[in-house]
Amino acid sequence: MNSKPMSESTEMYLKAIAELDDRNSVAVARLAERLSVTNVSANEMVRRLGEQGLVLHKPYKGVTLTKKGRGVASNVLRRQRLWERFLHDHLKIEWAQVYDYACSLEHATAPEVTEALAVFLGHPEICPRGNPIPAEDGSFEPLDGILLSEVEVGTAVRVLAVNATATDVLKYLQERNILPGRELEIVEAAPMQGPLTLRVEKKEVALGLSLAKFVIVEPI
Amino acid sequence: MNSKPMSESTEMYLKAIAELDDRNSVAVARLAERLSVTNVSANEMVRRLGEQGLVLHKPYKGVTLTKKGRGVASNVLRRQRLWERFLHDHLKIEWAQVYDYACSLEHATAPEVTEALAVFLGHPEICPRGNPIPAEDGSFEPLDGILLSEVEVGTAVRVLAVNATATDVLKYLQERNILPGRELEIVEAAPMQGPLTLRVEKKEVALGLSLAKFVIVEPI
DNA sequence: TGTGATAATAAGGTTAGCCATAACATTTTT
DNA sequence: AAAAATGTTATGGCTAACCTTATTATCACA
Ligand SMILES: [Mn+2]
Ligand SMILES: [Mn+2]
Ligand SMILES: [Mn+2]
Ligand SMILES: [Mn+2]
Repeated sequence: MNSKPMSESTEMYLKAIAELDDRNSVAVARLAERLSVTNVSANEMVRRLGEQGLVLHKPYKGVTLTKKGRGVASNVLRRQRLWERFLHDHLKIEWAQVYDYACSLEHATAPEVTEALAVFLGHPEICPRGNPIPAEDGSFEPLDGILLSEVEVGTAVRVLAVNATATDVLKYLQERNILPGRELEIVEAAPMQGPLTLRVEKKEVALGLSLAKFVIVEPI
Repeated sequence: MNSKPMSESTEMYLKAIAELDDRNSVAVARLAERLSVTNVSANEMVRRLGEQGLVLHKPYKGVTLTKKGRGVASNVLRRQRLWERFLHDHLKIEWAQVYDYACSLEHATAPEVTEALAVFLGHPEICPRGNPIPAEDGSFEPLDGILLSEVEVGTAVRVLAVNATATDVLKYLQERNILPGRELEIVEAAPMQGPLTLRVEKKEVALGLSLAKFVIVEPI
């Protein structure tokens, strides 16, 4: 049917929408930000995607993926996260860099290669950053966790996933041991959008609130 | 120094030149043919590559890689052939399709990933098609074999490499067991550019002369 | 309810790689 | 040496994604 190959740009826009908010709508300006593109360019591209039936844009209300668009996005995420696993587990590439390298490979990966890779890896369910890997049909179980930025002081939590994508942010979190599987406790929350103080691996670290929004945790 | 990333198109032109004739020069029309592009387009691109110091174009005499251009081409070939190994040996993808899939991945592969892949694969020296994999510094030992199309009737030879890249050609050769490592004998050569008759694995097969030019062999 | 912030459009440009068609130059063949 | 084949260049066009600057529409809140 509709299986003409999508451009890298198209795939990245759709993936970005899915990553920013899978269920609700995403402001075009957020998309522009994430993709390092001007608002005007993002608007143009969103119009094109709309014409192809991949997104729905309600002006002033944001963009949403259509069924078709969500399908493509899931598939890109599948390729991306499978490659993340390969790069991390088999090529021993550093955790913080894996996203970036996988983000190039994802666009150069045919369906047959994707599925062969999944078999090779043993059908993993989550990527090194803790996010679920969509199945071939696009389905996946969303994480049920909360943002670290929303947790109350005194709570002990376990990190489920890190949703950042920029290498420098990932590196920053890695250096502070804020990684999937680690346990931590919120020691203090400074007022006025101030940083959190966390106890991680018996050390105290400060973490800005905007960074804490990248971290998904569950109470333990 | 000069390590701005090359476009996919640039990499493909340089690789095509290297594949068509590594040492001598290549007619721009052959390049156009290989890349499925018009002569005019290939000429334009060759001009651009010349301006960047990647090739030298002597009008009516063909294009040659400069030192810089050959460096890039070797590197693309390294990535390509390492991916071929991975796809074939680890993902179990069919021999005839591996070139094509690797040809997409090669452009999406950062140096660190390339080297990690080489380590993972155990620094292989040849790709599944029998061609040498250039080292990180671009060096490699050229095959010393002859074209199957040049072999005299009655000679027994071993296939060293298959230089085709199109999937349908590779599939055709694979079906006839003309694969690296196989031994075969030239039974007959029809006159007037006619087909060869070969004995392969105890069966006789006919092979057109133009296809025989893709096959590199050594006498045994 | 108005005003300032935010979002969208309009208009005009750029670049890389492609295309076709036509003119011109060189090489190869007869 | 002329004709045919092949290669090159000149022109003019196209598309996808980008850009800037200016204008207009809508939303949010004081
Ligand atoms: Mn990407
Ligand atoms: Mn390629
Ligand atoms: Mn315009
Ligand atoms: Mn032009």
